[in-house]
Amino acid sequence: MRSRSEVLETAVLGLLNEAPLHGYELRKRLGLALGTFRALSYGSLYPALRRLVQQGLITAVEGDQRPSSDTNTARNGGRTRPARGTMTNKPALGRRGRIVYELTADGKEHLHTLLTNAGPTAWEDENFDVRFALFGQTDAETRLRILEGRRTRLAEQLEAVREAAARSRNRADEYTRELQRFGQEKVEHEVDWIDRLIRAERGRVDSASGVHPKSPGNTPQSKERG
Amino acid sequence: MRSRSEVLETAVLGLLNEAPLHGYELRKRLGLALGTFRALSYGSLYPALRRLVQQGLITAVEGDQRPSSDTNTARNGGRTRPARGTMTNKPALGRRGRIVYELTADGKEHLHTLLTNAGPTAWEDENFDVRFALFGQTDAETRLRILEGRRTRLAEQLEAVREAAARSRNRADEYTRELQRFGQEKVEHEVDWIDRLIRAERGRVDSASGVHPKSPGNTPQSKERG
DNA sequence: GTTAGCATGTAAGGAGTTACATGATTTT
DNA sequence: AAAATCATGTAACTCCTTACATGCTAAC
Repeated sequence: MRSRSEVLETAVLGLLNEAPLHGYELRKRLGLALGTFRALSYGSLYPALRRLVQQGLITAVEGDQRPSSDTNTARNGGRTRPARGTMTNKPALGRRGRIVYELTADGKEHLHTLLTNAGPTAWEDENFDVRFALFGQTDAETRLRILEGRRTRLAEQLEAVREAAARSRNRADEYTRELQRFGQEKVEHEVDWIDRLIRAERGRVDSASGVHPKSPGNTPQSKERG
Repeated sequence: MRSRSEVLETAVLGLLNEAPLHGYELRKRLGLALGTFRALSYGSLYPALRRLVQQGLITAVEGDQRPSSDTNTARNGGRTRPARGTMTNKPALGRRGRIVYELTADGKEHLHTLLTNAGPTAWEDENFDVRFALFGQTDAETRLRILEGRRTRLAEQLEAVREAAARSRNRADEYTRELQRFGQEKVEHEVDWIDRLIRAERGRVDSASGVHPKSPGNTPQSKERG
């Protein structure tokens, strides 16, 4: 039961914790939030939603409910109302029987345990991006521990790449070496990024700890899960 | 039949074209050559080798043959011979019945068609690294076309990321924006890299075209597949 | 009136991993 | 004698995508 993917689960629960959404919209946001060009396919998303419903972590409600805001608001570039000849005065129900998903109490609790866990699963390659995207819902201590874990992981990778490059220095041709060099650069680039983030988080913690209470309203919204 | 993964197939054929190898060694090189820390599992490699044998692209020969050089040469950090108490005078047959794989004529031909193809499959994310790693066996014209294709692909991705960032600028929180920013940086970084490579290739072509025959021996080994 | 976008889903299959199974050889 | 490394392979399973199936609404 704990073998399930966890990353998709976390992403969905995290997004739904910000606002109830239907599947189609959820998929788009999943793409946007991660800077992923390649969005998740429906063939993955809908079965995942069904599983979450079965686990009692989310509820599925037929569209009448009308989701909090989006999909009808700011989509059509500036125009407030279509106002064309067809009967557009139908209320926001819209299109087809949308199914709006919302977190249950269990779901919120489960999300909280997921977001509080700062173990290897949080900073490995496949998981880190999603966990980072949900830092807004993660408490400051956990954020810092995940960043530090990620930093260590990257340092390990860096050493592995360097060692691999050294081992095959003579054997490898020009292009292979160039590829290794660039691979190394990428890791170094991410290390720099993480270092900046860690410094930023430390500064945040310091100012929140009462030394210089410059911007106290900057701390995350859900320290104890709202 | 053309639905098969192609990337693993290309990588294996490309490595075997440099030297006959057995599976265990092949796997290690696959990792090194790509700067990949995460090596391919045997559960993928051995079935792939079997498929290639069945297709007649490679031959499997029991270890007696003794592979061209490696695995016994430069592995144990400088020591030329073990020279310890156990009977080490056994010939290079070694360990267990290794199976050495070698390209057939068909395999060489097939590899050539794979390496000459400069279409989208060459510059997409999943394939580019392997294709680039085999540039030493690719002719100059194809190299340049692949790099240019990759460049265009990256430009598309860059636009997609920027658009995504713009679309969710207000909606997204601080961390999500930071993630998008870094994602964009990564693509920009790769664009710069590709641009450098393209310039380098162009310079190479120019000097090879007879204007300034500075280093004529620099051109690849297999323009017409040796 | 036809294309594009919204919306939900299923079935089949592809590409890979992990865990298992086996055994020789080398090093400690 | 134990542990690490070499070496090959299979079976089950995971996670994901593609292709299909359906139908409504908005825009051109």
